[in-house]
Amino acid sequence: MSEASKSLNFIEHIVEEDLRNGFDPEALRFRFPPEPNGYLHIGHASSICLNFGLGLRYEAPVNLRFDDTNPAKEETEYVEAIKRDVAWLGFEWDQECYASDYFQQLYDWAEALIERGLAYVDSQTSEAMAEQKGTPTQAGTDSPYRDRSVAENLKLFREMKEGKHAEGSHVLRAKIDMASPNMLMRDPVMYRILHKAHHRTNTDWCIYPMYDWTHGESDYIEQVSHSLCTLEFKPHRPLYDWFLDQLVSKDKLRPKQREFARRNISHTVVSKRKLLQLVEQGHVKGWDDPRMPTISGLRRRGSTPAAIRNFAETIGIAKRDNVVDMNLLEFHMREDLNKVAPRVMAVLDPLKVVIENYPEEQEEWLEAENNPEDESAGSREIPFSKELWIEQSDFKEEANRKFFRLKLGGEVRLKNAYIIKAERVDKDAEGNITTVYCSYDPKSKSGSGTPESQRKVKGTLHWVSAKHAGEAEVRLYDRLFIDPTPDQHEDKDFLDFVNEDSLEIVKAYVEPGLLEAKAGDRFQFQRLGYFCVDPDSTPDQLVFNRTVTLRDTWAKIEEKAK
RNA sequence: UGGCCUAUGGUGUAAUUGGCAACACUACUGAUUUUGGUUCAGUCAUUCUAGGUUCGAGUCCUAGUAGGCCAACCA
Repeated sequence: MSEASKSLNFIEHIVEEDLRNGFDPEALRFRFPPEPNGYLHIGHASSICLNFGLGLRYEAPVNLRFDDTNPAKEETEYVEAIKRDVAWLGFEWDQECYASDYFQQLYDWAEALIERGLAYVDSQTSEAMAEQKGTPTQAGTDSPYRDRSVAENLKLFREMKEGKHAEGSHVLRAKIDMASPNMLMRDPVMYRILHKAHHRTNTDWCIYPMYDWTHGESDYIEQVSHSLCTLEFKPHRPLYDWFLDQLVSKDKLRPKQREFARRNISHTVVSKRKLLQLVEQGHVKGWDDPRMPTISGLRRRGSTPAAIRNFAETIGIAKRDNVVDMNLLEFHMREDLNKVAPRVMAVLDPLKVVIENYPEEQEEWLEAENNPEDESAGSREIPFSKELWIEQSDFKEEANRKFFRLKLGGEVRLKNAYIIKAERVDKDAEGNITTVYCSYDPKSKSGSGTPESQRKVKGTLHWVSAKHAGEAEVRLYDRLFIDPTPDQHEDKDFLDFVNEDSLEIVKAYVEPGLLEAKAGDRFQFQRLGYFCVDPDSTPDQLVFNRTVTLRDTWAKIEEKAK
């Protein structure tokens, strides 16, 4: 396997070391633990690929576990979206788990902690507790309720569970150390009262466990061997371990938490909270808007699962702050699409071409290769006639030698068709060119084998026969933010950097065969980029999303000339 | 005298655990090309700083410097 030559990331090194120290490979188990309070984004893709990648590498099961302990934010819609996205990325989970399935077990363990004097009910306001918590540089002070009797704690906790108390009136806290230098160890809250319906347990519970009290215990229940999370949970690790210390039995596997740096991507944000803002404030049309860095947005945009997996694989996993260049994601989209996307011709910014010496009523069907990267993709036939569309940017009346496209008196090859020469133009009252009149060389037909067809002409243009063209709406997307790190400015809000021109809609002419394309189909519009049929398409209006442009060396040359 | 974490090209990761700083992206050269695409070849580094140990340090030691995280009844 090529796997063998690949270098390991630091998480894999940890697993390898555990194995060397006698850890049973059969006991390896991982999990991906999203909270169903939003859609998965490209940052999550790294975590998904890490965990499921580990599962594949070590032939270990990977659970999909919903961390659903906060009914105020979580919804079934998000659960469904998350499952769809993980499956689309190409991963299979072992068990579908929910932290809410463990509510009873967690409750029983909580009572046991109370009985052992390790947890107590605090009846202060959250403000008072925050006050006593101290600051990172200052120790906290004990709550006046810290030494309640076990009996009283038990009675109150049971009443909380039974719904006899108002939200905010009591919490259950672990009794650890109010003077700990680690703020999280200063008697953290384990349960709060919430009279809210949960997406799965409905109104069965009036108290809900907090993350710290739920996560490690869920790992333990599922016997997850390596619980991987992002770096901001590093200070939680002592608490993760403290809770486990209280209940792990010797004959069972004890999970361990390890942390890696979250991935930041340039020119976007990867935070569910911020993405929610973009959706709610209407900067985009929804979680799956093709401009969103969500998995569903990328899918709708036309990315392939392999592109995202390869991207995650390339950037790897480490522990330092990072901003990955969006270029790299685009590279992987192009790389995969180049192999799989059929080539077609479409004109997005049309200019009429009339071939004067081509017979008025004649039409020909010319053979065109579907994918030069994949011989098995075969070929198709496309219509040619006297009147064609080409791109405005492919014609200039005058230009220097570096301009390989069509100019007056100059020749170009029409892709899969003939060599033409521009003779004269028509202009409107404002001086805009409306039509280019050309002549063609009938012996220069592509693939005909004639000496004329083998002439080297520097430029090759894509085109569409005007008479046969289909019409389509094409949505051209640009980056959502004009700044590489929109959410890393102390003095400005990330919304200040939203690119107001991130969507341009044009009417395009496409080769007729495209009219049969279906939502999700991906193509390369030759010389332009990769495009994907949007689900907004109707039988009489095809809609394409531009996934990513082709690399454009000419655009760079033009840019530099300015 | 709060605690914890991290520093390797413009970007992201490697470096057989002390032995020629490697891979990918970007950018730039050039070749090929019926996509200015693809492909191919090439160019781009005081490993945060200063000392130290060593035949030899990105890696070990000491002291700094810079950045990040932690004071939700969020996860």
